[in-house]
Amino acid sequence: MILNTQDAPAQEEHVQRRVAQWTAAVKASGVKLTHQRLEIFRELAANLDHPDVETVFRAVRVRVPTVSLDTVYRTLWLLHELGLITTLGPRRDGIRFDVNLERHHHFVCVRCGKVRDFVSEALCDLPLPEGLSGLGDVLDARVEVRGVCASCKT
Amino acid sequence: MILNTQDAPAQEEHVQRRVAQWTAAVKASGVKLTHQRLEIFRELAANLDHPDVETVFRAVRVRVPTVSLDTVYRTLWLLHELGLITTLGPRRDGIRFDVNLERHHHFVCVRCGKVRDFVSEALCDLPLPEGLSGLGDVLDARVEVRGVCASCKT
DNA sequence: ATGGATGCAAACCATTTGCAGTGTA
DNA sequence: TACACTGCAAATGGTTTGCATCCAT
Repeated sequence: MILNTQDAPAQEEHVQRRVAQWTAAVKASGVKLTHQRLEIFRELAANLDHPDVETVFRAVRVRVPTVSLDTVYRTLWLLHELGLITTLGPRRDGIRFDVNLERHHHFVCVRCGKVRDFVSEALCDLPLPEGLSGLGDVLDARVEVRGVCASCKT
Repeated sequence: MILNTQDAPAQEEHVQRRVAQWTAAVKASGVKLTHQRLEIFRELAANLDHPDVETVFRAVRVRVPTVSLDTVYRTLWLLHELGLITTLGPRRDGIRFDVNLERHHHFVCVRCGKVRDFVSEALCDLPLPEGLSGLGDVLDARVEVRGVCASCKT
């Protein structure tokens, strides 16, 4: 198992590459590349965590004190629309509960947010890597399949 | 692969069992069993989807017109605290973005909500069941390991 | 020059909380 | 009867939007 803790030079290279990729994609899609956006890209690319908007905002504000929270929101959703970043979990509209405590998995529709359960022999006992216990005590593991559901395809 | 579409009698039995289990657990933990709670239990147990609070609220209100939204919230969190239901995805405080588009997996701390990435040879190519394509077009699959992270253990 | 992007403030919406009245144990 | 629970309404906090101004192209 490999965690996302790489050495500094490799990190820096990754950051450069991501920023370059995003910059190119933004230009290609015909939207403007403002210096606020560039700074947000830099901050995001360097962040291997899974930051929320507030976190990115605070970090960017250090170098661009006038940046506003809504610009950060708009920029992140822009990258998301271009397929350059994803969000964690199903679409955020409200908290969703799961009544089923048995081992099962989820098919999440990235368009409408619906979640369907499925179970599978093959996925019953996932081979979790050894090193995982270094991160903490494992309670449970599920597969999250992301895709477009049948009714959204039409 | 088996979906959660069972025949009606089996369903009804499941619902009964869940309500009975929750009722017992609630009594055992010393909290009161009000008729609002009981109706919410019934509604939830019958719902194999992954309802949000509003959905449960609207359904319960048909039979208990005076029920309030915050009671539904409080009841669902009660069940959650007792470990009888779970929530989807990481804790919902804000939207979280994921910059890494390569195939990777998540360790989610159920206590603090932090998410760490990990990759694994063994989990690289998950054996997704055939029947899954019936649910929709699969884009991507990740393992979501839930647990308590190292710093929350202390 | 011009249309998209920004920043501000206000709107919005899901969720939580304080409190007085109510019902369970 | 006592104390937890409910319902109401108000507060909260994250997210979005309208609009005048600004800036990348």
